[in-house]
Amino acid sequence: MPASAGVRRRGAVRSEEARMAVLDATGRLFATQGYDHLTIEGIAAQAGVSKQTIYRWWSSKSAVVADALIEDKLLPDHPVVPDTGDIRADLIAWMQSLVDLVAEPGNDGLVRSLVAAACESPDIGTRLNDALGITATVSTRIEAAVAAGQLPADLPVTEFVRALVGGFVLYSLERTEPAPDVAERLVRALLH
Amino acid sequence: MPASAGVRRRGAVRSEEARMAVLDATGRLFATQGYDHLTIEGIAAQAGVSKQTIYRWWSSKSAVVADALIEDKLLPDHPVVPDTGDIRADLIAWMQSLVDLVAEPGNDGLVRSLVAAACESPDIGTRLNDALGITATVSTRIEAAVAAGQLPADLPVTEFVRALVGGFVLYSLERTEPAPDVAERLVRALLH
Amino acid sequence: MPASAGVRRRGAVRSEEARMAVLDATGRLFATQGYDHLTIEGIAAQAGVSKQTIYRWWSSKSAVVADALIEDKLLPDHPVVPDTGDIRADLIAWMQSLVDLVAEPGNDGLVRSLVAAACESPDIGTRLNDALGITATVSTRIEAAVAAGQLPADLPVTEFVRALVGGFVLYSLERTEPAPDVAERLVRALLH
Amino acid sequence: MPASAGVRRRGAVRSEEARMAVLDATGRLFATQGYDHLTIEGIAAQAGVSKQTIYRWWSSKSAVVADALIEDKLLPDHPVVPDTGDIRADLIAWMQSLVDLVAEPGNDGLVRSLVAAACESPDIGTRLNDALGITATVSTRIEAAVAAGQLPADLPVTEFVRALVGGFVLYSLERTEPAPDVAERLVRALLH
DNA sequence: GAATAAGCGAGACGGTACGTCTTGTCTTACA
DNA sequence: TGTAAGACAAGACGTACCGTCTCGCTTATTC
Repeated sequence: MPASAGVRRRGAVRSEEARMAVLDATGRLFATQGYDHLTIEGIAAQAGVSKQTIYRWWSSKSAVVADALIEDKLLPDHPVVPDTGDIRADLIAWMQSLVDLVAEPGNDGLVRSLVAAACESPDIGTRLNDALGITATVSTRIEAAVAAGQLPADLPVTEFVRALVGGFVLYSLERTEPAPDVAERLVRALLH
Repeated sequence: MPASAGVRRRGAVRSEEARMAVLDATGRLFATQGYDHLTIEGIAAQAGVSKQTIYRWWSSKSAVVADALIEDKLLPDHPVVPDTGDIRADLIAWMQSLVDLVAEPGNDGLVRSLVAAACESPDIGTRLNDALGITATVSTRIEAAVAAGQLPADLPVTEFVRALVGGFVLYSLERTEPAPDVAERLVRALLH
Repeated sequence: MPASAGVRRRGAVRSEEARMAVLDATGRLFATQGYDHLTIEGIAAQAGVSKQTIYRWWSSKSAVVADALIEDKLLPDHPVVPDTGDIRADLIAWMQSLVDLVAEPGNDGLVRSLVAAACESPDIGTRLNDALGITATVSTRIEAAVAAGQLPADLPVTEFVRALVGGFVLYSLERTEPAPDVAERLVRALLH
Repeated sequence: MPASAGVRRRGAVRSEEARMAVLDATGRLFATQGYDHLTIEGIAAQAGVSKQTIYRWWSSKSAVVADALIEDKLLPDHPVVPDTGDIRADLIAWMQSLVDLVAEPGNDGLVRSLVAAACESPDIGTRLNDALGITATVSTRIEAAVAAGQLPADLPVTEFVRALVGGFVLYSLERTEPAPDVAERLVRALLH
């Protein structure tokens, strides 16, 4: 009975169950196969959902992935920037945890897949930022450091974060053997 | 007598003509359609070559692209870092020309495609660096600046370059409206 | 309520239109190109149907041909055995019309193609018999002759028909210049 | 020294070794894979011969097969028609040995393959007759029976043999379970 | 002996078709 | 109206052979 609030159009309503099944399946397949071996058919099968249901609600593979990202289905718990007052130490710690994250066996290719997804859709890029808490968390921490006089007042924060994250991304794409001090060096490249 | 070293095995020899036709076609299609709409069949047709000839010599789409990259078929003439003695001005000028490059109508999506390709194959990532002359040219310029005392002696050059280029890459992936001073801001984020 | 027996599973139903288009196209191409130059891709193109639709319903080229045979798409109207009471005259007349049939310009190679198809698939052989009405029509006529005392009571009818048709098949495969009295001679070889 | 007969042109001479290797390989592959899975490349590889050598001397797969047939590479020792004076018994014995031949495990599909080959090339049909000794042996035996008054004087021998062999061929194509008395019945269908 | 012609192995080449996979749209039956 | 099931046209995948062609070597004949 559509008793309350407004007109509630006729017919069945979107199945939340189906929606979650799709996003869960996407997360599972993304982790095991990577972005480019992900297929709509595969997601539908894995989710026990019809393809049409996916196409009805999402416009493309990348849209599904973007949604899965928002709902935190794609990433393990992501690191947050600590705040000890020492901006350099904090950034190094954070960067180190990122480096450790992708160094874990299962997470190999995770960044690569996320970047590949971001290449396909600007939306994913944006949401990736949000999901990683980069814009929110990191920027905030940087701005605090600026306010504390640890960094110059006219530092272009957006670009600073981009350089930091971009450096990490390029490092990930290279798939070299993990350098032990890469986190420290990367931060030092920006804070010299 | 086969001129130089070695026995020059029997049988017809690889057709340089076919090889170049493939790489040229790859360059042409990459520019117009981007990496992910590139197909082996399309390349073969465009090159007037049989699919088998491609599969005989390359193992995958990304291998073809990597080769095309080496042979300079994918990129328009890429900017070099000027050397006026002023490292900050030089980097800004170089970064600005990169920004201008991707701002041109035809080059929309070029970086996106290259990054997508790099996500698929570590080889492409490596060769991308080489092709862009990044490692060579930029690093050299940075090292000169370090030697000249304009930059700290212990600057981690590799990471510095990665941050610079990574920042540019992330900017490109965001497809925001081109900010006029993004080049200057990005360099300033690193040189403050 | 699904009218008759059983549950009529969910999902779209097989397109009769596509099915007929495939069989029609098969008939057309079989006539013009013969069995061995027949290709699944050719059929699909000619029928305006995707290859997958063919592979969904038929397991091989010969399966399609067998089906086309049942649906009478491969053969022009085939002769029937007359019944004048004179078994010898009737068989000669029938055999003569078979000989005339393959002597027509367009039908050159028709028998060859059918036999080639039968070599590939036992199914086609069986259905070929059915389609030609050989088992049905000829056997019936022979049995009538046996009943009328024109042929011995213990005549092995199946083998008699096989010998008759087999003789015709071998004659067709030889592609010699058409002998004018071959029909009469063949029947006389069996009824002496 | 090209002493005798004519001008013996310059250059190397055809390698008998290669020729035999090809025909042997053809026989081996024909037996294991059947006519339609036989490939020129397969023969070349199996024979340790280059494709060009095959194409230099034979015009097609069927030409190779026809040659192999002549050189007795395709068939095991084939039965001959006995001559006991009783034409009916002799034909039954011969037909029975044919039936037994194709009933052997390895020879399954042998007739099918030969017939398929004959469909492709009239040449093969002719040579098949020769190789089987059908025209020679069987016809001779039939003619002897005619001369002995066991068969009518005006019997069309060619057609009689065709009917006999054709009946056997159709029986083989049907791949039914082997009927024990099929040889006897087939002969009886012709000699009633 | 050279020079000249084949023959031969190896194998690259432009093609055609194979049978499979996925895309995005559609139809059907049920809820 | 939403949904699972699933058929459909389209088209790329990577493989297998086709028949032709170049190679570098060997073998035989002729000058």
